[in-house]
Amino acid sequence: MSTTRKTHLVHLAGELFAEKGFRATTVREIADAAGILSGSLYHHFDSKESIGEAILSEFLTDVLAGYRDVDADDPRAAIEKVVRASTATLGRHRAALTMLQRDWNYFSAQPRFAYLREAMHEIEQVWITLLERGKRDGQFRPDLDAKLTYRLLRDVLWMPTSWRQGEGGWQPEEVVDGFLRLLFDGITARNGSTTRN
Amino acid sequence: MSTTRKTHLVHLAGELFAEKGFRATTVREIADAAGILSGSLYHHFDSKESIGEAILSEFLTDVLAGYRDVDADDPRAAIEKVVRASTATLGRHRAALTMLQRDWNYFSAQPRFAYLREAMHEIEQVWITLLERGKRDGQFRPDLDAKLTYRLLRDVLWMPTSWRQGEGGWQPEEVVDGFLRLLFDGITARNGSTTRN
DNA sequence: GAGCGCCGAGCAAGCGTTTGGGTACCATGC
DNA sequence: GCATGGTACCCAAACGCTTGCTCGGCGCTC
Repeated sequence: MSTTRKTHLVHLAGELFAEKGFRATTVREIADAAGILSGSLYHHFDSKESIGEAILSEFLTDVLAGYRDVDADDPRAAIEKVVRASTATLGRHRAALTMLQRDWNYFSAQPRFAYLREAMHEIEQVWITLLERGKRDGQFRPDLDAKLTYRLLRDVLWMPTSWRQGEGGWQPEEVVDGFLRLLFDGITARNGSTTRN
Repeated sequence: MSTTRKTHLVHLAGELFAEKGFRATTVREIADAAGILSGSLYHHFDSKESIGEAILSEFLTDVLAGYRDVDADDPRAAIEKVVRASTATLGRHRAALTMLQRDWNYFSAQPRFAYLREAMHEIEQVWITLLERGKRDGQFRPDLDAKLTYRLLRDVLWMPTSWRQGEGGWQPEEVVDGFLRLLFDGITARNGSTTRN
């Protein structure tokens, strides 16, 4: 393990957060996973929240970085790319996802995590811009409520990450494919061939 | 107030559960909302969990009752009906929804809430049956993964309920309509008119 | 000997819950 | 009219436990 001890501890804590959420996980459980006593954690972190912050901030910068190099000129391709980039990113950040879902109220209420709200807003803007542009280009239905659609999409997109790994035996790619087909074409059968590809 | 005091307390607790989740809500907060001391709650309930159980069981019987009178012969109409029935039901059970989302691990781990797993499984069967039948009838795409689709749909369907009321200024009907359009037709624009209706 | 990593023990606060008692109300029987 | 008992509801205080966190000290390595 070439990484520093602190990084390792964050990783261990992340696995617990990913399954139980932030608040539901105790510092003693984290310490147990590391094979040390709970008090010894405070040699590395000044609080439990800093562990959470380390996980959340890394996730946010990562997902925003993945958004930066999408080609906004083709909204449909961009959406697909963003979706696929997201799932790839989200797989590496299951802890952050679970925390944002289960403990959002807890974090967003604290001034310390103000950057959290800002980053989430930035993410929302990327999606809405793409959806709106797709509407203008005629690629997407003109009556689409961009913000509403984003909220629905985001939550679906994030949801499978929180499903226990291997629960349904789905690979991440299967979920993305199923999701994208649902997103672009719905569940209704086409009267000829499929629209996609 | 014709209803009994106990019912009123469950309702008050439910409002707190709907916003903070079950575990994150303390019995003292519930008591404060009722204007009494925390210990006085135990004159009506033998534990905090029985309050949660009262909310959850009522929800489950309610949603399952809404499923019973759908016409399974027309899967597409049935799905739409189930979706609309769900949103109507879910609006009246925001507390149960939040609890199932945020505290599912907590409840499902306890043998006391075994009926919870069973009821959820029953709900899943209704959906899967409809989706599979729609596939056979040619109404839905034949390559649809019924179980995966159900999981995605359920989570989307439940999600808006947990959005703080009036957050985006959406009425429940707007959310359902947006959801149904997304579900049947996707976001892609049709080359003629819309498929729906 | 300096610094990193951890132990051992404990603290204050918060949690769900228990206990014993008190108050108001209402019906009953004399 | 008035004591009697029962019921519904709540208070005040505490209990045992868990929580996040503190702090002095010990061992190890470079």
